[in-house]
Amino acid sequence: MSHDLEREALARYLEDHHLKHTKQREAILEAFLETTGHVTSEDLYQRIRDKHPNIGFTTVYRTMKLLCEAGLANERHFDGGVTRYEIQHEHHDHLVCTKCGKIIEFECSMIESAQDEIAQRYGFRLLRHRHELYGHCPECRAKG
Amino acid sequence: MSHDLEREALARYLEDHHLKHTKQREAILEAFLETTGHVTSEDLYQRIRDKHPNIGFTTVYRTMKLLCEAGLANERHFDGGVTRYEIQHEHHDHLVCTKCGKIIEFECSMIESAQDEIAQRYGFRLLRHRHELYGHCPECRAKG
DNA sequence: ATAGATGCAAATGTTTTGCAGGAAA
DNA sequence: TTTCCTGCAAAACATTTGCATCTAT
Repeated sequence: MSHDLEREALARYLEDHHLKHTKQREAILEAFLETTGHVTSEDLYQRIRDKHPNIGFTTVYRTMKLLCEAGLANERHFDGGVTRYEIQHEHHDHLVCTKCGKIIEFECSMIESAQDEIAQRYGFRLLRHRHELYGHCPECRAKG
Repeated sequence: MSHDLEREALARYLEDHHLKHTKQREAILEAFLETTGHVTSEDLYQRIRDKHPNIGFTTVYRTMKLLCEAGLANERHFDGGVTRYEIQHEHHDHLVCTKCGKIIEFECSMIESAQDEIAQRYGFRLLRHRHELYGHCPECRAKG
């Protein structure tokens, strides 16, 4: 329960854009906020299905896009061709274990400033970036 | 013509792995080496189609994977859900214009060492990474 | 002779779209 | 009472697979 801030943010976004506040959107936001890490739309659809068997996967896909636009979620595309969503929080990048799939978030201001420097060197206006490190986590290394 | 080194590398790879040296593989390698930048399998298939109308797209897909394994090509997944291939050369990352699609390659040893440091901090053995900067290139900025 | 490659068609998996009916403003 | 949303089914899209046939070894 609670998540009042996020519900308000959604309500505000919907109102500002003359969109409608529906039970489905509310339920999907609620389910999404209960996740941790990086869920796929399919994951989320399965979870929602229990409480709300009549919400279709199309609505989940559409709503996740909406939550991104509203600034509540972030879309991520790691290796594997599936879109994943995470709850929006401060900027960070990812370290992904290619054996067990574990995802660790990190941030590094030195890399950030190096990126700005590179963009400037080529005259680009930097909008966003994607920085993912792939390897084996300590646990998987231990197992051989 | 020429590309003798690459043709030899392919021949060596095929022999070492008890695979067969076919006209199709030769033709696809040739067409691929004539590209610059970052081609999709579909692009390549269209190009090949002119000279060799009977090579199927399945073979192009399969052969590009083979060329990657042989170390002649590199697979890249930028935004947009399409796999692209580039001729393998020294390590680098990419700066992508989200307006015109232009792709610029860059390298930065400072970022590389920062990545190693981060992997070490989390006990990861780093295998590879993906680092892409998205923004607007000078030309597109000028156009408004 | 035989292991491997090809090309077509069909299957796959994820995401999007068309549309008729339904709910919020 | 109009505009927007939903859910289903079907389409789209890039890629992969099954399989009968063909080809390099």
